[in-house]
Amino acid sequence: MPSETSLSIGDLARATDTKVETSRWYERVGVLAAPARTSGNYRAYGSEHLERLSFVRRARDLGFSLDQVRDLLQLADDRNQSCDAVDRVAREHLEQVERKIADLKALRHELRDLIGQCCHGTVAECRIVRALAPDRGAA
Amino acid sequence: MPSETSLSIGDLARATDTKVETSRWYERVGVLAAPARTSGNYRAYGSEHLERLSFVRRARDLGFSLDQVRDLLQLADDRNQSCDAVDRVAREHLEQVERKIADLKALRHELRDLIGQCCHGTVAECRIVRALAPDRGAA
DNA sequence: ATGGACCCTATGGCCGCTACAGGGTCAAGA
DNA sequence: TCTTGACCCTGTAGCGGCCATAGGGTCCAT
Repeated sequence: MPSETSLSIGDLARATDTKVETSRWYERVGVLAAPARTSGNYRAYGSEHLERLSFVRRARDLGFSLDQVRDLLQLADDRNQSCDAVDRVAREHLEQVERKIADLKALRHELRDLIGQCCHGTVAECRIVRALAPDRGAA
Repeated sequence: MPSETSLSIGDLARATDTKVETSRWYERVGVLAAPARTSGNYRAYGSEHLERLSFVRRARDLGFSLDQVRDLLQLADDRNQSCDAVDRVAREHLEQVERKIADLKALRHELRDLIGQCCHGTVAECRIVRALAPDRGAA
């Protein structure tokens, strides 16, 4: 009984805070199913698309890659299986995030060192410039 | 008096731990000057290129964008000017890094919450999946 | 009938490379 | 001298994840 809401791509965009082009892109790369078309060839989305796109956006906001999102969607569709696989994807992503944080902290440390050495003279004697050119390096 | 070392692009690559294609790319986008050519049209780099490329690589390792690297190079070349401008570029970058760290920490927090809720049942009742689909949301 | 808001497809751009394909060059060994 | 193989050249396409055009078509209100 399709008393379904029919949403244009613009409606969908507003409802999910997504650009119109992004929905089309998601359709192309297979994270959002191609919807029915109107007689004028407009995309006509139903509530299932709205849910789907919201899911995708939320996952993207959480930093999951589109590949991971595809995995999560597939997993989420198989309602009877154990959610351990979902948990695994999330944990894997958490690990990536943690690695990135660690990397950035190391970076921050180096940058702070660098900046701390700047004595505000001329470039010729600038420690930052020297530190970047490794032969006249840290010596 | 050019008793200069003449390096092939491969030599340069080995010396700076850079891919051959990357040097060519840097030349295209103007962070590495086009070197002289041999009779066989091979690139012949001098020590100035080696220094330059090392600088670029080090700056990139520190997460500076190519635009920022271009700025730094230009600043580093004008040896008489105050190095405040260099300092500014570095500080700006440090701020970007700090913002990114903060964002990733917030993300980590959300992910940890999410994962903590997984009760290892079936997908149908998986909290992670529910949290991602915002209508049946956190309620 | 007309205007303007919307929609369509196709294509190119962003960043910072990387990886081909399809050639040319060069030095060492047989 | 010829051949092999390592190197080099240019040009183009691809990655992820979209965003922004160009050049059209559609729909609805006036």
